[in-house]
Parts: sequence; C-alpha cells; structure tokens
Amino acid sequence: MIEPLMLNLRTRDHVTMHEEDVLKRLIEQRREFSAGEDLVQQGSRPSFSTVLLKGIAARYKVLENGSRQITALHVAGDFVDLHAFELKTMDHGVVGMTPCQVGLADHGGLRKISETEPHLTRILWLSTVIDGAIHREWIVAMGRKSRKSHLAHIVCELFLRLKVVDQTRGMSFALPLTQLELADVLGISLVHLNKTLQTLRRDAVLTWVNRTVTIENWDDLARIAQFDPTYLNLVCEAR
Amino acid sequence: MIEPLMLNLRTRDHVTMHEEDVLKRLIEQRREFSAGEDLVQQGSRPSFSTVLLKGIAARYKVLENGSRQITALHVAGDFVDLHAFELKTMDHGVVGMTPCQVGLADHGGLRKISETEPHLTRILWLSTVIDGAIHREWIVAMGRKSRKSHLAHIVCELFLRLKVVDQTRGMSFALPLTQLELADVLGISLVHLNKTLQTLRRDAVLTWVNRTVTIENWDDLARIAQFDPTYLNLVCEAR
DNA sequence: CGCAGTGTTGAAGCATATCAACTTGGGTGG
DNA sequence: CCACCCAAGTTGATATGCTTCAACACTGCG
Repeated sequence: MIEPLMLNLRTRDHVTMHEEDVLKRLIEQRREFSAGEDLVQQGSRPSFSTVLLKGIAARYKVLENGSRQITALHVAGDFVDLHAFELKTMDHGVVGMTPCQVGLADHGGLRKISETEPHLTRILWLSTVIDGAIHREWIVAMGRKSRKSHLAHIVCELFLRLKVVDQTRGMSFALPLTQLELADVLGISLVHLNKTLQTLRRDAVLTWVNRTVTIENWDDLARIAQFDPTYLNLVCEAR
Repeated sequence: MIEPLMLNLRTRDHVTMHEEDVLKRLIEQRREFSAGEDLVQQGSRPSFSTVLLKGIAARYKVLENGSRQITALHVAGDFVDLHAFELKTMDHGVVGMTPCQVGLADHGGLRKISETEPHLTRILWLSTVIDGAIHREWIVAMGRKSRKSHLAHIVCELFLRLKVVDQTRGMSFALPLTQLELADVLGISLVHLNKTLQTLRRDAVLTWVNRTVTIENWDDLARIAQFDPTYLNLVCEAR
C-alpha cells in the first residue's frame, strides 16, 4: 500500500482518484531492506526511484578519512531518490536506519506521467523541491545555530513530518537511531552529541528512552530551535 | 538576452529551437537591482520566478541574533527561485551580491509550459534538482570538512559553474564578494575566514586580488577540497 | 556467562569565536 | 590637491566550543 505517500502528497495539494490510480500502477513493485543496508548505492544509475513505505532512511556521503555526513533523513511516504529520475547518476548513497519497506517507481513510468499528467508531475516536482527547502534549513542550522538549537530543530522537524504520515502518538514518536547516527546528521562528534542531548533533557523539553522521543514542551523546544515550519509546506493549495 | 540560461540548460540536455523560443517568450520582462538589494523577499508569494542574467546573487536567512547564513550562491544563467513556482511562499530571501540584471518568468507561463512542453518541464525540474544536489554538497562540506577544505570546495564549484556560462578567463574568475559575505557562506566568523583564506594562499593554490580569483594549482585545490564534480551534472544527456 | 553494541563520563588539546586594534585604499569634500 | 573618512582587510590575545582519547556502565543476546 502506498498510503503514506498519499498522506504526504495530499498534505500539500489535492490528488484526484485518477492520479492516485496512476501512482498505484507506477509503484507496484516492493522491496525490503534490513537496517544498515544500502537502499541505493552512490554512483549507481538506477532505472527506478524509491518510495519509503515503512522505516527511516538516510542519504549520506562518506569522506576520504572515513567520516560520514547524513544530508537528509526520510520517513514513510518520502521519495528517497526521486531526483535520480532527473539526475540519472546518484551522487550519494541511501541507507536504511531501520528495517525498511519500499516501493519502486520505474523511470519509464515517471517519464510517461510527465508526458500525460501535468498536475501529478507538478506534485512530484514539488516533493523534490520540498527536499531542497529542508536542505536549506539544515544548512542554516549547521552554519549559524548552536548545536543545541540544531538538535532541537531536527526533533521539531521530524515530529511534524512524522505527524503528516500518522507516525506520531500524542507528542511522542519512534526515533530508532543510535547517537552515532544522529551525530552524523548534525556533523558533530558522538561525545558532543551526547552532551548536547543532555542539555535538552536538563531543560526538560524532551525525553528519549526506548528509542522513543517524547516532546515535553513544544513551545520551549521550538523556541530553542528557532523553528518556523513554513519551509515544510504543510499547506494544501493548488500547485 | 537569455544566453546564459541557455548555456546553463544546454550543458545538461539538448534544448530544441522551439523550446528556446518558448523560454524567450516566457522571460520577456527585465529588471535591474543594485548590490545589496533584495531580488526576492522572504515570506513573499511571487507570481513570477527570477532568472539571473548578470551578476551574483545569494539566497539567505537571517536569525534572531542577527547572524546570516547564505544557503546558495547564484551566477548568470541560474534560476534563483524557480522552486517558488511550486512552493508558492518564499521561505528565504535572495539578495544581489553585485549589481544584478534579471529576467522574470511568469508563473502562469510556467504552468502552461508544464501542460504543453513535457521535455522542457523536465529540464526546468532538473535545474531545481541540481540546486538540491549543490545544497547536499554544502551540507557535507559544512558538517565534515575542515574550513580550509570547505573554502577550497566553494572555489572549485564556482569556477566550474562560471565556466559553463563563459564567465571565466583561463583559470581566473571575478569574485566580487567581501570576506564578510564569504564568511556567511561558510557559516564561520569573518576573522576565521580571513585566516583560512591565508592558508590557501600560503599553499599557493590560489590568489584573490582585485576581486578576481586565480586558481594557481587546480589539482592541489581539488585535492584539498576533496572535490568531485559529479553533483554539478555537467553532462549532456537526455532527461 | 561473556561478548558486542550503545550510552555516559572526564581530561586534554585543537578549532573557532569574540574583542579590539591597526592597516590599506579609494572616494569625497574642504 | 590634500585631508579625511569609511569600508574592507589583517593581526594578536583571550575565551569558548568541540574533538579526541580513554575508561567504564548498561543491556540484549548467543
């Protein structure tokens, strides 16, 4: 089922039953990946794009010295490499942070959609452009926010993105990452991430036990993060 | 004339004469901005997108404490806010780093193109997706590279992007930014940028005098930057 | 039971910010 | 034409943030 994808898209624009049908036929094939497995290899030229249906995945690059930077996190309902339909060659890898179930969208089928379904094409285009907006927000957080603020920002963002696809419970959500993986998101060391996390716990804005984050005080968390959700485009309007 | 835009697009894919005509008719209106002026305001809902035809512009966000982070640099031939066609609301501002000449592409016209010109639509989509690829590369540089490496990376990237639109002379190009502006690109302090720059000069990989950068040793510069141009998609293939 | 992955802690050293002063060069008004 | 001014660049000193190294605690699992 491509439910999460539909929840994701319908948060931003109306999608007709016909368009939903087209997507269902596009994304017939399924695959499963275990945690730590690459969903997409850097340098590959995939003939299909991948929609995450279950789990959490990350785009990443590894540098010469072996350090890794995660450039994006993806949740159910996200295309993890729709841009590959345009770029052809993957300039980064995508790895599962958890066991992942995905759907595959053939590039031939996508091309056909771009020829016959202009509105649906714009919606798909939109979803790549929202990726870009998130990238920009991450750049701002990395460049000009404190690590504490950056971490708070990531939590705020993940909460809202997971809420869209119905993966939150109250103010809690599953965050089955290790601290090392989170450090690779922020671009800091494991030790420093650990200490930064503790400052947020000490401020009583969140807890993170049993791989589950609970936001205890959204307003304070958002204030620490200087979080403004505009960039997530959680607004349904004609595109 | 939209020459730089055509050079930009034709580097990535074949563009027919008909498509060029369509773009010419789309981008009829011109505007001029002086250095330091906003081309696009954060929070605005523009009814057109902006192609930079002359000059250098930057996307940026300003935080509560007044610090600024530049999230992208744009050169002639770049759409600075094509994503606004999809996102509707600008989540960041765009400012001219130099006097800028731009062309305006009406969103109504873009919508029409998306209905009638699928191939051209894919090319425009591609250009937003390349923006995203550049964002990711910046995230990697900010998170996991040394400031020296990051700065070298910016120089390598700008050189290749300017070469595409014929704005280089040999191994030199105009870089009419102040060090303060460059510091806002890297997300570091002005003082530290200055000292980082000097390490590159000491390594004799580049000079920067009279607002002109000359790359004295590309191989060393690229090695310091760990620069791999794949992400710029400087490859002409059918999209 | 022991092992491996994960989380936590403290200490030492390097990287970067901040503050403050000084230099340089081009532009402008007296 | 000179004196001045201002923006941009440069430099050194000090303080803070962050990394690295190393050790130890906890937990789930074979």
